[in-house]
Amino acid sequence: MENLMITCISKPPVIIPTKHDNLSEFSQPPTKLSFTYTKNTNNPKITDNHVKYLARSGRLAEAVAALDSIALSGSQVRPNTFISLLQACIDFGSLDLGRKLHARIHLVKESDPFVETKLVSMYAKCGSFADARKVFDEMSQKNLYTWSAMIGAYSRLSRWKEVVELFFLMMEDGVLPDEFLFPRILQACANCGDVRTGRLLHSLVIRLGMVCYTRVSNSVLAVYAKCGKLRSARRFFDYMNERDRVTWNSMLLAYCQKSENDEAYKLFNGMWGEGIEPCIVSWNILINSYNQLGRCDVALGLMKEMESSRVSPDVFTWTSMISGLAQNGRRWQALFLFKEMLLAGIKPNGVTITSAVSACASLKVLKLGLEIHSIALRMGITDNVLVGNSLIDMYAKCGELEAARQVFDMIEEKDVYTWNSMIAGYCQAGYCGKAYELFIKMQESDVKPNVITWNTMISGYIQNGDEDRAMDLFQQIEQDGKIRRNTASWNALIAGYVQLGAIDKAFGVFRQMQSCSISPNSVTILSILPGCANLIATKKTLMQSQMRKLGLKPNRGTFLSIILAHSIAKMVDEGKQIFSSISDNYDIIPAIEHYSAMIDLYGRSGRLGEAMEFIEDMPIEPDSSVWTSLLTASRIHKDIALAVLAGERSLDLEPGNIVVNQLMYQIYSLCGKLDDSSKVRKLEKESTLRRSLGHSWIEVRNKKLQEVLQELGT
DNA sequence: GGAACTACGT
Repeated sequence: MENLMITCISKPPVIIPTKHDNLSEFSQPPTKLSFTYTKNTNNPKITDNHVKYLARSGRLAEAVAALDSIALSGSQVRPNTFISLLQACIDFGSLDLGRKLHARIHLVKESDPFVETKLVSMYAKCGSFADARKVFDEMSQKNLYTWSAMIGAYSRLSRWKEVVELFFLMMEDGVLPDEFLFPRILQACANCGDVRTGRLLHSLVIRLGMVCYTRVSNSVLAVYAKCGKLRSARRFFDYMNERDRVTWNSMLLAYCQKSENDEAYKLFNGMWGEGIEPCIVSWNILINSYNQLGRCDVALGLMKEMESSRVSPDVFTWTSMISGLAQNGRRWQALFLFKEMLLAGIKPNGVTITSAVSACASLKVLKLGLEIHSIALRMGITDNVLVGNSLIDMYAKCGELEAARQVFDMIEEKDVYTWNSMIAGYCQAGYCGKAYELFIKMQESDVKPNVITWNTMISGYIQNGDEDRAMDLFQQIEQDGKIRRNTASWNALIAGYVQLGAIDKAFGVFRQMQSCSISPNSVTILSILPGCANLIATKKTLMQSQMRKLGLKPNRGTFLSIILAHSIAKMVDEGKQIFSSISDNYDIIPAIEHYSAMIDLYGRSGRLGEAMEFIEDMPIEPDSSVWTSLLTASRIHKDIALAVLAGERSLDLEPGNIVVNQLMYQIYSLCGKLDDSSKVRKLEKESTLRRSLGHSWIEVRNKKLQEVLQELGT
């Protein structure tokens, strides 16, 4: 028996990029306004106008000083002056001076609702939301503008539910929205899926005669469109007597939301006839919709078509395409597109970075992940929690828990994703204790665990062999009545037991679940399938009868699981048959995962020759998962393993991929090729240490990128 | 006013 001891490469800890890396290559950050205080002795008579002049010029400190001398001279400061000063604080983003002004406004006996409203805006726009709310709550008299300022602040933070709540409070207060506030509230309804309030607003809009404002009508339409109320949307669309391109775009979205792409496309083509030319947003809605249906090639075609009609793809187009490809298993293509986007001179934003980083996370390519992190920092895309969350996930999935933790600690306003990503990271690495520690901390924080947090902990414990704790948590979920177990909670237990080889227990949970009248979903079936690998007949019955009964359509994941089940059962020929039936019968194009599962299938049965032939015939470029499967299978066949490694493709493919590197290292060590194994080790070290763009993965392939990045960075 | 998005389970 061969000694298959797993040897890990000892590598230096990853140092995550910082904002200050390579800063000298770029232009300096914008200089902060410097406040110089000069006593104005020459002009003892300072007027309100003088204060306003100073405020408009950004000389805020001087303006406040001037204000004080007016007060000292015994004159009244006009409310307008305060308003101008507060506006200046907003324009120059100076919270400090805003606070100083607040203190002075307090001294004035009669409060002025206009000044107080401006104060609310100032705090909200300068980033002190708590103060804004405090001033707002303490105001005795609120007018439409006050409510608008507060609602505006909540919408900027995407706190839609609170916007809706404020709307109801406002109505109680006897204030009605105007044509500017209606769209904001309607937008909030659309974004939190509150159709009920949407309909209420709809009737209010009609009663108040606001339908004549296209802006307002468009927002009503958008509520129906976004919430998937196609019929209501169409009815309202037909009722509107003035339609602009925003109207048409919302209608386009309404169809796309219900996956009625053909209808959407018809509408799109019909726009010209109505004298409306589709704009970039129209294309983006369509492109995104095809991406969400997994028809990325149609989306790519539309993007080409767009370019040939002299409309340049914008950041939305690129982002939609990148995330579409990534979510449909074409992650490398997504990353190449990300590079192309940079080369096209389009600056990514937080959403783009999030999508790209998450593709790196799934591929476990630390090197690229680091690089994109560094690009984001250079471009100043750091304020987005989403970016941070995806980075935590990426570092954790690449096994760099320390780096993940560093990002975690740096995020000031952690949301539920932040906590869940870090907890999942610890769980997946087997550090359930650390995960539990965070789980407790999270309960003490402002962000409370949700059902996903609980599910993560449950699957963490059970996957690491601690059935009892997993069960305890499973029982505890519904204890305080706030969180309900969902199908995934049951799936976590089932998948865990299957992985522990406790098939009976898995089936026990499966049956218990049904007796609690929880319907299994495709993931449930998917999780239980590998457990049935040795009982292929059972598996088939399960798959066919259960899925049909539940009205579930087999998808990519189902087939992946079936192939893997055959692989475990070493049923190569039947697995081959199933693989070729995927595209014939179900209109599903096999993704890279299916190909690597096939390699697994051949590999486990020792049919490595066929595996290699299969790779040769692949219509898509094999990626690290394919090589990993092949290398894993060939560890017991030294000669084949070495042959694979000698092939130029595998070595050069993804220099940053840890899994491939570790396997290479293992194989070389096992074969006694110590020179080669140390070479791999050295490469790995270098790849983690080199993270400046000068040696980057992207850059090596295109020198031009450096220049583009410089332009975008400024 | 209209468009892109991260965490559990494969």
